[in-house]
Amino acid sequence: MPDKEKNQLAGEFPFVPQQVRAQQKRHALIESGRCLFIKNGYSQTTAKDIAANAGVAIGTFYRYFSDKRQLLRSLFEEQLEMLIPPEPSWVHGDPEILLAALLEKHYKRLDEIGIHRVLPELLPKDPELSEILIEARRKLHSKFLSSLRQIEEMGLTWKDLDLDTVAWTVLMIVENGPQKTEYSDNEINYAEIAKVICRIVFPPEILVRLQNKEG
Amino acid sequence: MPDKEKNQLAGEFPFVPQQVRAQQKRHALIESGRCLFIKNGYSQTTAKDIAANAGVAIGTFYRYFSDKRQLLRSLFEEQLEMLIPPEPSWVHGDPEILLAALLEKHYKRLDEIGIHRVLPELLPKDPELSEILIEARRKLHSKFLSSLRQIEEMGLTWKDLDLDTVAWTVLMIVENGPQKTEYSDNEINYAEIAKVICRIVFPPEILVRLQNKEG
Amino acid sequence: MPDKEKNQLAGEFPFVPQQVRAQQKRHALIESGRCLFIKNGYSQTTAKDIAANAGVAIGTFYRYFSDKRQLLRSLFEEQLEMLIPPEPSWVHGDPEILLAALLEKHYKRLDEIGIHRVLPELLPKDPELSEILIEARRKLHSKFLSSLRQIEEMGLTWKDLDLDTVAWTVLMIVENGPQKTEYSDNEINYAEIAKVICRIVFPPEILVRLQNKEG
Amino acid sequence: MPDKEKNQLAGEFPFVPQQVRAQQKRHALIESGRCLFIKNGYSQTTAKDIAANAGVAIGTFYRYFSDKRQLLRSLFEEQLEMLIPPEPSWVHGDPEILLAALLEKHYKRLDEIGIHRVLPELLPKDPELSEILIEARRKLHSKFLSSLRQIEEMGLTWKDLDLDTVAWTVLMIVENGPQKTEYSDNEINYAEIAKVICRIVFPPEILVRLQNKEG
DNA sequence: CATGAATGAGACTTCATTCAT
DNA sequence: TATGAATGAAGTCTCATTCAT
Repeated sequence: MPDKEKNQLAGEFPFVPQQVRAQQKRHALIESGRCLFIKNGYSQTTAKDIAANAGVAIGTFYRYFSDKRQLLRSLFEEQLEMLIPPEPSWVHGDPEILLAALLEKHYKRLDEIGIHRVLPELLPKDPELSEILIEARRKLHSKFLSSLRQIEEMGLTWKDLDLDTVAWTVLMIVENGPQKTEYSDNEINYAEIAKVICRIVFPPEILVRLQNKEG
Repeated sequence: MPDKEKNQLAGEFPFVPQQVRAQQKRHALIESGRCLFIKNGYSQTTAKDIAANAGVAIGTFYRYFSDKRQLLRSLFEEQLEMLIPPEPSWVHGDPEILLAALLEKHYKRLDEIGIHRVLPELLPKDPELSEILIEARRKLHSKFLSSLRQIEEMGLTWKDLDLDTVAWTVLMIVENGPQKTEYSDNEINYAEIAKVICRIVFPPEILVRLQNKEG
Repeated sequence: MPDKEKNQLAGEFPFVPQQVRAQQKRHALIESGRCLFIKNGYSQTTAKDIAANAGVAIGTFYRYFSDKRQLLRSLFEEQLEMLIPPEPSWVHGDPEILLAALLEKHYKRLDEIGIHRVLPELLPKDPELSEILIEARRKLHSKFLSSLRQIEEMGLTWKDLDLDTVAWTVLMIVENGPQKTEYSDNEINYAEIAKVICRIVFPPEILVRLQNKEG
Repeated sequence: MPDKEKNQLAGEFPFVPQQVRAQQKRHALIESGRCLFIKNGYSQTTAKDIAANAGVAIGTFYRYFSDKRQLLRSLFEEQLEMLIPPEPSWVHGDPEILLAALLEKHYKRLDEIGIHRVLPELLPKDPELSEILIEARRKLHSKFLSSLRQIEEMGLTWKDLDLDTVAWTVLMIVENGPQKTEYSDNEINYAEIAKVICRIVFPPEILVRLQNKEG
């Protein structure tokens, strides 16, 4: 079941150090776990499944991970930053266009990775994970908020909206978008969502100005 | 464990019908399930836990439900409509105030019931349940959309936003609000959220007009 | 669920004494047990099934029988003699015809009653029952043997066969016949079996004599 | 619990292949099942019993068998042919002696194996098994019948008996013998049974001829 | 007496984890 | 180091039996 590499060139030295192999195996396991968690859910997936799917024996699984949960944590650590929506730069181009592009990229990436789908199942089971996630969210919110504050100081935002709430709303949209596209029969339209977000952030006349400046 | 009723009318006939007791027990089980699902997650909760928590034997659980999943379904059927956000009436009062009140009521109710928290865990496991939920969401989206179309015809909405997307955005906010309050250290502020929603729906001058008309 | 009798003539006195009713219920239960045991096997049949099939509540079952096994014993006690093959009278008519008639009657009766089919399942579980059965068989064997001895003294049997073994063989045929008819595609033929039995018991010339005497 | 082999050849390589051990454990389970089924009956025996009796944990049982029934099937597949009575060769020696020897060997083997005792309990529960058995019986009957037909053509059988019924009768005796020895207090006497069978098959004068020819 | 809800022991089965090879 | 057989705790579910109504 092992032995799939090391036959690429003739005469090869024992050039692939064991740590690399080990890392590869570890990775194969994580990847296998990711697929199965997404496909069948976390608790529906057994350690044996993960090992089999990675092409190793169950014993090997336990050599690399203390248990299923730890594999999951590793999965997260590896990919957490992929989950984090990028912070938009509001003033270096047409915000609507920038946002639409960012949204599309982010949603697509989330869908590729897919782990966000198992999160809800896990939070009650794993307070530590939960902690990590909440922390990540809090940071994200701070970053959003401070970037909004910057453009507020430039007088670009609505005067009558609470920026904290604006940041929260935008995050809500950005985070939950891809899971909740079954509402309408229409395809999700990134440009339209971008418009809505811009409306929450900028008064229309400001937006026009920004669009003209850079367009 | 038994003995909780039989004090309804004077005379004390042997009249407490069996069905009443049975229904009460069934209810105790559902309630017990609800609590434990919310507290520990669905797959973390065993049938035995639910029975014990309801103060009955495991056999009793299986008298009323074929299994854990069926209990969950019953729970849903009983409370699905409680989960559905109410449809706001946009033009019979200050929309911001109306919305804030609705939001507060809805969020509080969701938090009391709490099942929405297990939903994401369940959807991959129970396609039937998933179906029900998606359907409910679709209907809700339609209702929102058509109510927005009405006020659009009255010329009250932004001309440049796609109403379908607006409806989607509002639902996103309304549905996910209570779960995601860990972002900021501030308390969730219904009035501010209401303002943001109103901004997405109404141009400011329209909103002012609506507020003055009824205020 | 009860109340099915006592409406036969007008003005009727409370004339059906309880014991009769009780006996009827008891009987209904035994009968119900018999059917279900035969259809589904003993251990496949639950006390609840038996009660339901008899149209009474499970509590009633336990009023009449201490448990399933006791019901079975009662069933046996009631019907044991029906299971016992009749002892043929060898010399009062054509033995082949007499035997064929007896066999047919016996096999048919066994099939109607049907309990012989659950016996094998029960013997390991219920040594007491087992005891009863072995005893019944032993008696039957004795009866057969002594009846064979009588005709032996009249010089009607083979001289070179051990009568004990002859009796054993005949019982083997008589007892197992109806269960083992799947061997051949042909219908079971009582007359032919009777002939075989007669061949074991009587030398042909004796048989002819007996047939002529009475025919 | 482990350690029972590894002494086959000198040198003691780490050469006992896992499959051998596994097969041994599988066998231990089957054997354990056989004993318990015979002693306590099929439905009285639990998977746990079987595992414990084989000296392994319950999980090990389920590694080798999907459930109790499957173990039983394996047991059958392994030993079905042992259950099948051998076909006698009627004319190559004194039939009585040959038969007595065959009967003794067959009965003893049946008693050693013992599974025939659980058969009757199983047939109603397991139609598939039932099918296998009926088929085996039908084949056996055919074989018997055709061997009888052969000696019939040689003029060695009774003219007035139906060979189909003769075959059926012989099988009845051969199959049920060992279970039903409780009839009489005497030991079962193979020679006497053989005599009875011969009487059903051969007219006495033919038998004498056969005995003299080869004796 | 009849009822059937309630009980809980115990059977069945899965799976995370260990450990000898 | 890799393997996978073995383990047994823990969950699911059934059913004989009791007992309040």
